Formats: sequence, C-alpha cells, structure tokens
Amino acid sequence: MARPLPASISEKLPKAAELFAERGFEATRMEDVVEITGVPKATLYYHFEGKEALLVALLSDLLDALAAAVGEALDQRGTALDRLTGAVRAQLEVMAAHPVECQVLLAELGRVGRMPDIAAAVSAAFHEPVQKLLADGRADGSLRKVDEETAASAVFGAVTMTGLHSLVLTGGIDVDRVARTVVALVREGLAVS
Amino acid sequence: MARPLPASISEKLPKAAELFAERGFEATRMEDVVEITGVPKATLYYHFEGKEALLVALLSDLLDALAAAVGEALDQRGTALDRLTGAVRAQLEVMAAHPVECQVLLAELGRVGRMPDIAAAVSAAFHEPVQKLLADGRADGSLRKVDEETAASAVFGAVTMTGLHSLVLTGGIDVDRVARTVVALVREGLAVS
Amino acid sequence: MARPLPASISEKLPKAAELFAERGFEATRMEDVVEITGVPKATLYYHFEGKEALLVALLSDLLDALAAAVGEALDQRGTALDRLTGAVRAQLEVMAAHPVECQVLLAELGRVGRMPDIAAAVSAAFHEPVQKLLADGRADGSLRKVDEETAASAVFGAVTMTGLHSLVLTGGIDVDRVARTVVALVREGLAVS
Amino acid sequence: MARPLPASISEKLPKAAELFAERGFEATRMEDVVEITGVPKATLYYHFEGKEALLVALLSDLLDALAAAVGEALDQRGTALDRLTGAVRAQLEVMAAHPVECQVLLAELGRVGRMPDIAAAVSAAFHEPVQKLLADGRADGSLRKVDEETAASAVFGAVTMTGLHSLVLTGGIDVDRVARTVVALVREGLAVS
DNA sequence: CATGAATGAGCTTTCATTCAT
DNA sequence: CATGAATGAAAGCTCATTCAT
Repeated sequence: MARPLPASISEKLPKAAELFAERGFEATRMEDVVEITGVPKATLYYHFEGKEALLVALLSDLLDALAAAVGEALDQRGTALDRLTGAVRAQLEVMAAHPVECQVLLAELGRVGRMPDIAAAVSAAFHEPVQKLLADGRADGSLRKVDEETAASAVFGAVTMTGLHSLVLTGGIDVDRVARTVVALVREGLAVS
Repeated sequence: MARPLPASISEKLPKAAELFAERGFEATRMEDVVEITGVPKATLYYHFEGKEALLVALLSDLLDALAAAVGEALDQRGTALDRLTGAVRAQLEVMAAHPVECQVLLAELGRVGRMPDIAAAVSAAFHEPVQKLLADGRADGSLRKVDEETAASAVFGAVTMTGLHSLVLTGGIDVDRVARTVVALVREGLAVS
Repeated sequence: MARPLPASISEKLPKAAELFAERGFEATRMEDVVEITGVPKATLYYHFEGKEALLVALLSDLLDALAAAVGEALDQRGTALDRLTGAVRAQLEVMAAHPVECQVLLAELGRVGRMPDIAAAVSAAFHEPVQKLLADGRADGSLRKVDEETAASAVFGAVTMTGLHSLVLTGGIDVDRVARTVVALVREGLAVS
Repeated sequence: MARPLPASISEKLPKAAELFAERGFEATRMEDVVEITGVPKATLYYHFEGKEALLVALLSDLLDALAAAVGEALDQRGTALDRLTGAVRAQLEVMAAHPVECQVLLAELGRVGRMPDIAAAVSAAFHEPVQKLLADGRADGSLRKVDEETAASAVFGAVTMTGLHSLVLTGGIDVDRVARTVVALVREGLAVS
C-alpha cells in the first residue's frame, strides 16, 4: 500500500481490468492476472495486499479521475443548472475514457458496496457534489426544490446506466449523443411543455 | 429442469436471497444455503442444476413480478406520459415488495449481464415496454422526441439507483416519497420553469 | 439375489455391459444404466443389491457359459492334448459369443480379483480344468511334464490376451484364425523343429 | 507438465502404487495418497494434472523399465529364438522388480486401454519388439511362421498372466521357476515331441 | 527486491443408495 | 411389486496466499 507501485506494474493493471470486466472479479483467478500482465504472482502479492487490492487500485484510479472531472465541472461559473449539466457530461466523459474500469465498477456493485473506502469514494466523487449542486440550484433559483439525496441518486443512475448500456452494446460511449438525451432528461424531463 | 419445484423448497428461496444480498452470490457457499433453508445439499442439486440456477430461479420470480407490474401499468388508459409515470411507480413498488431480490439483481449486475436469459428478461420486463411507451408518447403528443433506447436506460437507472439507495440506507423503500422525486425528474426535469 | 430376475430386466443387462466395456465399471453411473436399459433406478435396486451385483450377474452368465464350454471340451474323447486344444477353442468361442462381457472381465481384472465368488468361478471354469488336463496329459503321455499351475495360467493368458487383442482391434474374434495361432503355440511352441 | 518432479515426491510414488494395487485405482482416494505419501494434496495437484496423472507417472516408469529390459534382450546376439527367450525373461524380471506397478497395470487393463499414451507405450515396449523378433525368426530359420500379431499377444498374455498369478499368490515372482515353464511353452509347446 | 515453489482450507458437485407410496 | 423423489457421505480439484531463497 504505502509501497510505491512501479510503473511496470501499474501500467498493466488495465489488462487485469479487462479480465474483471469480461468474466467478473470472482471468476478471474490470480493466475489469469499473472498470465495477462506477465507479472509473476508472488510479485503481485509483494505489491498488493491481496486480490481485492488490485480492484481497489483499479477503481481508485477511476474514482480519482471522476472526482477530478466532476470537481472541475463544479468549479465552472454559471448557474447550478449549468454546472449540473457539466457534471453529467463530466461523468460520461470519464466513463468514455475508462470504459473497462467503469464496467467493472458497475458490474461489481455489490462488492463495491461492501468496500467502505470505495463506496465512500463514489459518494464523494459524485453524490455529494451533486447533492451540493442541487442545494445551490435551489438557492440560485435555477433548480427545483427536490429531495436532494434521492435526486442525486437518480441522476447518478440515469448517467451510469445509459453509459453502461452504450458501453455494453457499442463497446464505447459517444459522449455527445448520450449526453444530449441524459441532459435533456435531467433538465427538462420527458413530458411535453 | 422440467421437474416441478416443491413449494417446500421454493418458499425458502428468499432466505437464500438474503444471503446473496448480504455477502454476495460468490461469497455465499452452498453450505450456507443449506444451513439457512434447511434443505439438504443433495436435494438442492436434485432440483437445481447448480448454484447459479438458484440465482436464476430467484431473479426469474422477481422479473416475472416486474414484467407483470409494468405490463399492468402500460395497459392503463391515459397518455403515454401517465402510463410512463405508472411504470416508474410499478417498478418502485416491485422493488419495495422484493427488496432483497432487487438488491441481488443490482449487486450482481455483471453476472446478470452474463446470463442471457436473465438479461433478456430484464430487457423484456422494463426496457422494451418503456421504449415502446416513449414511442407512443411521441405519437400522442405527451412526450418529447428523444433517443428512446438511451432514455429508457436513463429512466431505468434513475429508478433502480434511487430504489437501491433507499434500500441500502433505510432497509426499505417508501414508494410515495421516492416516486415523487423520480417521477418529477422524469416528467419535468430539475430545471426551473 | 434369491429374487427371480424378470426376463424384461435380464435381457437388458448386455446393454449395461456395453457401458462398462466402453467407459469402465466405475465410470458408469447407475443413471447411465437406467438410461440405456430403460429400467428405473429404484427397480434396479429392487432386483440387485447394488451396482456391483450387476457386474456379478453379468460375469456369472459369462463364466457359466465358459464353464459349460470348457467342460464339454473336457468331456470329449481323445488325448489330453486334444482336449486341451478343444478347451482353448472353447474359450475363444465363448469370447467370440460374449465379446462385451469378456472385455469387461479383463478390463476389470483388479476388481474381479477382489470379488471372491467371481475369482473362484474363473478358476473353476478354466484354471482348474486345465490343470487337471495337464496332469492327465502327463499320465496319458500326450503332454510334457510342466508346472501345471503356471502352465495353466500361461495358457489362460495366451488365449485371453489374443482374444482381447482381436476384440479391441477388430471388434470381434475370428475364432478359426486366432485359434490356429494359439493352438499352435500351446501345442508345439514357436521354435522350429 | 514441463515441471520437473522433485525426488521427494517421485520416490514416494510407489507408496501410492501399493494403494492402487490393494484397493484399485478408483477406490483409492486422493486423500489416501496424501496420507501414505505425506505429500499435501495441493502439492500433488501442483505437480500432477489430476489423479490419473499419478497413474501415468507410475506406469510410465514401469514401461520405461520394460522397454529398456526388452530392448536389451533384443540387442543380444543369437538367434531370434534365443532373443525371444531373453525377452520373455526380461519381462518377468521387470515384473519381479516392479511387482506392485505390474499388478496395477494389469488390474487396470481397461483404464490403461483408454489411456492412449500408456497403451502405445505397452505396445512399443513389448508387442512391437516381439513382433519384429517373430519376423526375424522366420528369416533366420529359428522360429515358425505364425501370425505375428496374434502370437505376440499370446506371448504377452502367457508371460503377464503367469507373472500376475505368481504375484498374487506368492507375493513375488521366482523368475527362474516361472521362466522355465513359460519359456518351455513358448519354445516347444506342451505337446510331447 | 522479486519470485518459483508449495500449501491450507475449502468448494461445488456427484452418486450410490434408500424410502414412502 | 415397482418407482419417483430425496439424501448422506464423500471426492476431486481449485485458488488465494505464503515463504525460502
């Protein structure tokens, strides 16, 4: 953990992520990771506490990126509504940039929920900022008054499920296309007028 | 396969679902299922092809209920918008009625995606009807023109994630409370005016 | 055991023998026997004490036939040498008539050796008569003086291995062809003059 | 596979062979092998692909020894008849030196027949050389003209069954005693003059 | 530091057998 | 008598993890 991870290893983690995405985390054996990365098993154990630490490293990278992207969107000027739009796009962009890691995160939702650090990081990277944004929006008059916690989850779900759907079906995310629909939904809903 | 599942066993499946929800499907040992249900291991294997068949049975029940509830919502009179609202509520009601199974479904998203029958059932129970509804709404003028596939995923994500969130934090779902927010989002969005 | 075996079942035993021959006795599951014979599992257990009793029934039939054929050969007139020749042919004829059961007997030699009744029956059907014949032959001057026990085993081995070889390679036994070689070996050996 | 087998393990294989000989290969549990050898189960599986690989290793050793001994007998000078005699003795000597492995080979004849590599090795170690010898003998005038394939099987059967018989009854092989009878049979047959 | 070799601790699954009808 | 349903009792195999070098 506190041990610095050599680039020769960290750069091969995405290979492992592919395995996790394809067959699932549990169904991926350490041996498979050894095979795909070329890093000897005992070396992996020298650098990671166990198999789950691999997942943590993987997801941490993703969540760092997400936190950064969402954070940047929030730092923009504009109404809360505009910044919310930005946050939604930001999440989609991160998903597009880290498709495999995202798939793993969502595919292993149950396990993620049982990993306090990761669960907290997800919350800190998206839910909390968005909740804050919803509060801000109420203040600046750009957003309706809603149950912020529930609404943040709804936005999170809308973004992630559309992203995942696109990922699974097309293998990637056309951010503009997906964002158009999700942003429209989040801003104006589906009802006419 | 074609063997009818005795009620004495099927009625104990929810107990197994609890285990899957608590510790994850992979982390639940057949032995644990034996312990909690009281059904001998060999008897379980007499009725189910393997451990995953337990999951299939569990989720099939859930998805049957979901398909029925959504189907009923769709059969109502009213605009597509109203029926969409009904479908959203229906899904939340099913989640409230089958909290454990729902948690399992979402916690094991990856595995579900690798189970063609279940994946198809999810699609048939929710995505497809909602997509059809979105098309109907465009026709009857009650819904905006959107990319139906993406929008259906967004709605699905919004509902399931809020439901899951509520389930995990409060242990249950207050359908009215959650529906209010989700329906509002889906209908009018979050932007003011 | 003492229960009379219905013809409807006994006539299907050879089907089971085929399975034993193809995949081995241990590798054949009761379920497989059920499948190939069409006799329900519990019915098999009603008529046989267990799986091994099936094998006993099978091999008993074979050994009865062998004892009868060898016995008949021994009852003929002629020198011990001629009768030995007849016994060799008799064994080959029984092998040709019961190819599958013979394969099973030889394939499961180890198990047969651990089944006292069957081992005794093999001895009684072939070894003992042949030993007696060898003694007779010494008396009537048609056979050399040899260690009868060893020689009887040698003859048994020569006959069974050639029969088995033929069975495995050609699927059957051309008794005349095989007998010619084996009888020649047993009578005059391989050395010239 | 390509992993070299440590002497600490290979030297304990004969212990396992004893088990296989006593109770049969199928009836011997991996756990039994662990108990008698003291090698942990997972270590066995680290070195052997499965239970059957143990048998292969065991029999391969035996067949290597047999091939070497028979090969040496064939390399001797002398008529084909003399060399055939030598080959018969060689096989008996190998059986005497590896009594347990031999018993296993013959007890598991069926399984051996279903193991292509081992079946081929048996053929290469004994049948093929002997067949060649029979052809040579016809050329050098020391052996009769016979169906070589059948005769080779007959010789193999005569030797192995006498050896096995001796092994089972006396627990060992008195090579001289047994060879005397078998060689006499193979050379001059049993008929008087 | 890095790693090949070794292993503890289980797990799913199988199957011969039994019993209630 | 015959049998569909149920089960006790393993067994083979796997895999994350450790350790000696």
